Amino acid sequence: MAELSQRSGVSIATIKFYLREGLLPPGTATGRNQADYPDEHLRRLRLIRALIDVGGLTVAAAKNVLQAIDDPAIYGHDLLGVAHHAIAKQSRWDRSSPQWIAARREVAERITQLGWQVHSEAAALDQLADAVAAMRELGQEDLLSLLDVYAPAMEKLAQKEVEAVVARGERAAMVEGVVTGTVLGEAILTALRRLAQEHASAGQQGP
Amino acid sequence: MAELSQRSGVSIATIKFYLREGLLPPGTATGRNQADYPDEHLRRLRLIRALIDVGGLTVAAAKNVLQAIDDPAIYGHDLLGVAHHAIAKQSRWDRSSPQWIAARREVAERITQLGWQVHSEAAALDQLADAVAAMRELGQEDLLSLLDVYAPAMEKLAQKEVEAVVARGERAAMVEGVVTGTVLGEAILTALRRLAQEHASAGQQGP
DNA sequence: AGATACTGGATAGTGCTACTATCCATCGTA
DNA sequence: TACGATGGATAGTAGCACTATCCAGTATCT
Repeated sequence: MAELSQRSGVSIATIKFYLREGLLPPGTATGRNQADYPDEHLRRLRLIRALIDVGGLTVAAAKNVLQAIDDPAIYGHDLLGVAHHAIAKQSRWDRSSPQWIAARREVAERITQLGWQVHSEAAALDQLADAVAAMRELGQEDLLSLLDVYAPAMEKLAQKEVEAVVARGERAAMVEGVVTGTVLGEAILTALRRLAQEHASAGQQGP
Repeated sequence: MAELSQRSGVSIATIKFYLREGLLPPGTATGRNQADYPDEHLRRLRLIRALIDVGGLTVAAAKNVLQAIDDPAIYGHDLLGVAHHAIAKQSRWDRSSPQWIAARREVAERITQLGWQVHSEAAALDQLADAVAAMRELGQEDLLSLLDVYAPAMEKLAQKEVEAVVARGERAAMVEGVVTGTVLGEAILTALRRLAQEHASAGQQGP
């Protein structure tokens, strides 16, 4: 365990915590108080840290994602759903308020118009409604016209992502690709967006 | 204050908390223990909730953003920088590790190749390096080729966003546009991405 | 004018999350 | 056989975002 801690940079106490929480499977015991932690554990530990630190997941959310990874019955498309479900943080919007319901209906309609096939109860639809309703409430409706720019861009991008993951062929690699692509990809995308905004803003207004 | 609470759906105790923390300016006192909270306070309160609930900011980060909004010396491009800085959560990467430094150098190079003019110490560059280093460490290097798809998409998108905000003309409206566009726009974008992924995944693998 | 409810401000407490520290009976090694 | 290290259990901590209570001072109803 000391070696695992050394190699991963995660403290022994924290490793014990992850073992307790079920994020990390127990090592193969070689005695009453001795255990081996092969390379797979190091790999898993790094994934945990990436999900939590870079992806911003909570420990509980990370656990859900990891359970989906470990469940051999969950394949490609379903795994994506599980990953999305696991990383969806529930908002505190009053989802019975007329504003929210209107926003929710509107986004469902837009998605249908785009021809996107999504589960009608996808968590992302609710999240989108949250954000749209918030924009409305803040009097920023004009910015919502950007949805027409966002949507096709995301469509193209998602297509490439799915292609890249599916190209891997075998389940284990695909599963990891879905998870890292979803969670870390989000981090990459938002960072790139901010950089692009800075660039665009500099172009508009000078240094 | 009771009325403000009623209209915003935020409890009185929480409003008091925001007043204490300096997120919400004090109302105009009409007596030793009476104060008026005009519509502007309601507006501000809604912005606070949107930043925290939808944008996922911490109270401290929201405070920084609001301070930037209130500072009349901060204009367009600078405001964007402040907003980006305020919403950047610091990661726990060891930024002296060779992997991270390599990733950081690599992303700086890529951005330069794209011709993007960004401040060389932009927080987003570090965040991008975090995510890239994590991808590498997890053996998902092949997914990094998607950067070539992400970057031009974000460039186009950011251009439209900046245009939309600059088109507003007056400072107050631009400032709010920058903040909501940056924070809520991110929420919208990630929700759309997830929906697009689901669609693309369904197309690849059937329902 | 008096009873009652409510106000804004100060202070202290709560629940949750993500660890961190301590204890202890083994166990491997010198 | 001495000794530090190990894995497991239990308890404690720090930070965050509220939440509850207390208080003197209005406002309002009767």
